[in-house]
Amino acid sequence: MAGAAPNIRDVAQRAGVSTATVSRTLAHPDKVREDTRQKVMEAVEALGFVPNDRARVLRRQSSQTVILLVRDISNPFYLDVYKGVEEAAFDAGYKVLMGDARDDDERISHYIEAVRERHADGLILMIGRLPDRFGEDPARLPPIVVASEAIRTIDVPTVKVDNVAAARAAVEHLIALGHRQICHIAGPLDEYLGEARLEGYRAALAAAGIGDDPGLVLAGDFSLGAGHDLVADLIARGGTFSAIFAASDQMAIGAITALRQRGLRVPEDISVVGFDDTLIASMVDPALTTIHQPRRDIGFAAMTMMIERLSGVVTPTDRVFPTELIVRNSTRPLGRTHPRQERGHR
Amino acid sequence: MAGAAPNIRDVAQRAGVSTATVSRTLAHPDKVREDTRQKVMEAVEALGFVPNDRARVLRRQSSQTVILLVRDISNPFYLDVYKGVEEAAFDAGYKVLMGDARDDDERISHYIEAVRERHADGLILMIGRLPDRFGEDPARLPPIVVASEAIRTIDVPTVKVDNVAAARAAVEHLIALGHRQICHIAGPLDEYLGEARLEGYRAALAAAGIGDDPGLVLAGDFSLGAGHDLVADLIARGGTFSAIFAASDQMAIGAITALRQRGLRVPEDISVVGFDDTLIASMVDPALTTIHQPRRDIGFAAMTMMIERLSGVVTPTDRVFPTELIVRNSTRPLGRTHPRQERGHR
DNA sequence: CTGAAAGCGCTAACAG
DNA sequence: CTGTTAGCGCTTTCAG
Repeated sequence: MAGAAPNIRDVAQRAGVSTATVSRTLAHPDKVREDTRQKVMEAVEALGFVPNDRARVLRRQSSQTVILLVRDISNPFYLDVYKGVEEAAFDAGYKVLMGDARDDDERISHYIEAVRERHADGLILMIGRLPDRFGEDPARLPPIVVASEAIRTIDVPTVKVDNVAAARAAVEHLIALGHRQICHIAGPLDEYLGEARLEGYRAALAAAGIGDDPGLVLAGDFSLGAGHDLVADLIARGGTFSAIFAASDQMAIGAITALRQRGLRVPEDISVVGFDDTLIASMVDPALTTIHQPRRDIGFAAMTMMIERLSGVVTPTDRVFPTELIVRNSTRPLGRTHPRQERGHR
Repeated sequence: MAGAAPNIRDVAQRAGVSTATVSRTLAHPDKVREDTRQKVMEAVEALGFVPNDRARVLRRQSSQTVILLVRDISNPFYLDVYKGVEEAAFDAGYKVLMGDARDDDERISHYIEAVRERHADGLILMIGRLPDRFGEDPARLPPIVVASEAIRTIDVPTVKVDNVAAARAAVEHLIALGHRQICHIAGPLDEYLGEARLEGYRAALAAAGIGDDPGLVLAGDFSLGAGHDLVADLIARGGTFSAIFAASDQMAIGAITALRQRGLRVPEDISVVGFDDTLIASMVDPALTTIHQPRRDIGFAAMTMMIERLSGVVTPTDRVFPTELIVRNSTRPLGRTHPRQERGHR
């Protein structure tokens, strides 16, 4: 069993130099003479020295770490955003930790507290609201950037897409196919994201002169289970519709499962449009018509903004990314039962 | 704009006590007189003091944090294990961070290094191998516990299920239904998990006197995409089989998608068995026959072992949890096309 | 019950 | 190019 872990003093002693020189050798190798560096590196090697990050972080007053707090870690959408965040972080020597909010105030508070306690330098939020007490005193909030969502109670830099326009494009696609009874599986309606996509849905209906049927708007939480349960309920209640626009691919896929379980075929009986264009959208059968969001770019931009914010030299400004309607096989003209040619599978 | 964050000295000054008393008040409120506590809490409140965790961690030589490193964060299996880990951690005042290995040596090394640098106190691994260089000198590894998997190159406490027996039970179920041409979508065959389940598959075939066809064993990585692509390939190559045993639910679901895209129905044409019994298994259509693993218990046990290991008083010993075959609607007697009564949906 | 004082291990001026 | 030195902010003996 080896003894206690060696510290920088042990290395300095063994190499016959000062601790400052050891520190310098490790952090700025070009600032020490070649033979000194060699002596130090030998001692480091021999002792198996690993610098203690705890001490470094305390001294530097920065952990070079950012927490990415997502709404629901089981939604693959966030994983792709995470990759973009990580990429930007790596380029700048930052680390990224991911947290799962699970739509739970306690968990959200926990992560905010962690940053206030300097566990990390900043927080990238992918959630739609903050526990009330954090709205009170903005000065007590740590550095925050919001990605993909928007939080109305605080004023922080945000990167997202034009959700209203995107939702509208999705519903216009269905209308162009002849659908008029269109169900919307929405996000939480007291949050920006749910509201914006609902607004786009309504705008498309209104422009086509279709009166909107409140019974066809169902609020979910973007999860697979919500999509499934809401549609199962709607069918049980006897709701009639020929198409569904879901505010996430996950809900769209859950909806398709529920439809199948009731003997309804997609797209022959019901057309379905999702949102996000996650990888799974092109892998399910039928491949999902959906709205593409540049997930990686959103993550990259959010982390870049965070770094700007932390460096203090720049006040980042909001960014809006474009979206694109991707038509695959889950939508079909009303009443038509012959398939279009397949495309879009991986 | 508030000034710099207040530290414990500011609080002490304002409350008219020493920093030791402030520290005590926050950590052991019962060890200070009532009125002193009140004065201190007032100052804390007024200043908005948040103790700096960086300093605390350095002083205590423990961050009360553990990293859970998983094979692939997009597999929901790990999320449920994570919940168990988190539960045990919370009870003991620990924090949990999740890392994604993505089957990449560099990423794995990165997380091991993070722990060696004392970013966290220990590492719970849910991966099947370590980069070679870590096998060399076990003394240089941080405290490790392995969950659900097993790593042959290092000797560390492990919690898992009897994978051989579980896989055997799955395949015996298919054999009992009359299937004899059974494809196995395995895990990586140079790792314990892939190997153990393959062994169970072979044992079941051998016991039934079925010669095994190497062309029907396909090695994947437990992911949705692997299940899809391997089965698509197999069909393209003209492989014949009436059933599939996949080493994960994700691969089973990917396989079902591939089958459907080629016009094959599940379970009418092909029976499919998964492994894990993740939530999605009961939500897909058809609901998946699969092996249930007590995911939460595995996570809870792994974290409990880690805490024992870190406390130093106990050397934890390996644990093995039981599994259970859950029969749902994705398997059917060979040649039969009428459905059994549905069950197992959420 | 409370205060003084000694660090945890490292980095970054500042001198030399 | 290298060493000396002064902390980062907190916790915890040890006295009182």
